[in-house]
Amino acid sequence: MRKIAPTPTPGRPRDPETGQRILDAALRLLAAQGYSRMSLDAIAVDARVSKPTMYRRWSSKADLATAALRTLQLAEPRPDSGSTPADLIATLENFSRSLLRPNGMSLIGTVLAEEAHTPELLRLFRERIVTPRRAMLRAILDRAAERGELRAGADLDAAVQMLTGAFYARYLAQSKIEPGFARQLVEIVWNGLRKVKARR
Amino acid sequence: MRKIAPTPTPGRPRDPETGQRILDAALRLLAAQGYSRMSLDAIAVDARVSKPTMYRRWSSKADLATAALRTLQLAEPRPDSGSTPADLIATLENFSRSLLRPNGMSLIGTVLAEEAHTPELLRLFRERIVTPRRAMLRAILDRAAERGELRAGADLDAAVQMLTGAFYARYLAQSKIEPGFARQLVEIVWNGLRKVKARR
DNA sequence: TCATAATTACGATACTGTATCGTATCTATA
DNA sequence: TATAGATACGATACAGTATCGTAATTATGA
Repeated sequence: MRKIAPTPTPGRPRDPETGQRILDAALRLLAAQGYSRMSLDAIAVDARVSKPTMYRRWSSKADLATAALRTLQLAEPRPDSGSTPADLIATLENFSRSLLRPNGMSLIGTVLAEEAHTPELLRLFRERIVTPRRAMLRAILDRAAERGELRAGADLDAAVQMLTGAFYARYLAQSKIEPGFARQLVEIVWNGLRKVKARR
Repeated sequence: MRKIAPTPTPGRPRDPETGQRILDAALRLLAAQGYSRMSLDAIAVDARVSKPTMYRRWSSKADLATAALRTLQLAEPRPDSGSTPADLIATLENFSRSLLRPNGMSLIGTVLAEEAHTPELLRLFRERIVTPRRAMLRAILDRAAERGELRAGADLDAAVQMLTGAFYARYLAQSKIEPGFARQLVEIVWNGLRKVKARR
């Protein structure tokens, strides 16, 4: 039985590697220079393509930037050791490392700065990074709740926001995050959340 | 004794109102558009001056932007009611309000995004806003420690970072901050920090 | 004392050189 | 043949500068 090939489009086919190179370059320069300062000329040079090559795939600068952000993925392990504090600490340490990568924080800065002008950037960053990370931390706390480890009345979402937000606040204060910071955070939050047995 | 006046300079004196109008306009546009997109033409129009007028006072765009940030001041009350949770909540609610002002978060975004290119913006924002706010919250916790309200071993700076950082994380997640958020945060952190009496 | 010269500030306008987005036109490729 | 890819280009924006006429002040000389 003859294999039926898809109907070929006449003309030269697009090179998918070229497209990927452009997206990689765009994401890199978006983080390094911010949206407004990032230029299509610079992306073209970095990806070793011409500008019309990019315009054949994306209709505008904003279109390309949003496509680049769409390639973002939270690729961090999900600890599930049975110990809530240990899982929180491990997850937060992964987060800390990604924030301290070159331009880790400036990507966040640029999506916030562009909220009024190019809102889809912040929307995509939320969808691809912020929401999945919250879900990871929330899952750890939900498991703790199922195990009966948590006292009643605490807002788990507020706890998650504090755990992640503390890194932003620390960076904003000092542009660095010391080792052991995650442990300090979890120590306080865990004390604030867990069901109390008789302490001695 | 005759008062010795400074030697007057011949020529038309500079109008301090003009200078102030320029700084106000610069700060407004910096927050609204970000550093890179903010233009000197737009500031001149907003402040109803000419560009040479601005260049007579500041040598460059970066010079003007840093001068504008230097005018920032944390002008929030410092609660000292004797109740640590109440003081924390009141302080954080002021913080929340300022973050939710138009462009409150985008100013933070732009100083972060510009860290590599115009680092003095982040440095000044830290000096004028971030550090004073941390000090306010830290003072509340230090008073609690003096009153003997805190358990041993908790890192108060980590607690402060969580309390402020949670607002950044919440904004990043949703571009809004609900009423009562501060209360939820303080409930957890206070439980995590305070000396335990017999709970019932 | 008064009028004028000298000086600086200011608005309005124009200019310079550079950067950037998006498009036109050409050659190369499948 | 039709599309991909490259170079060149047009239009516009922008930071910074130059110029002109007028405004506002001090200094100076009659």
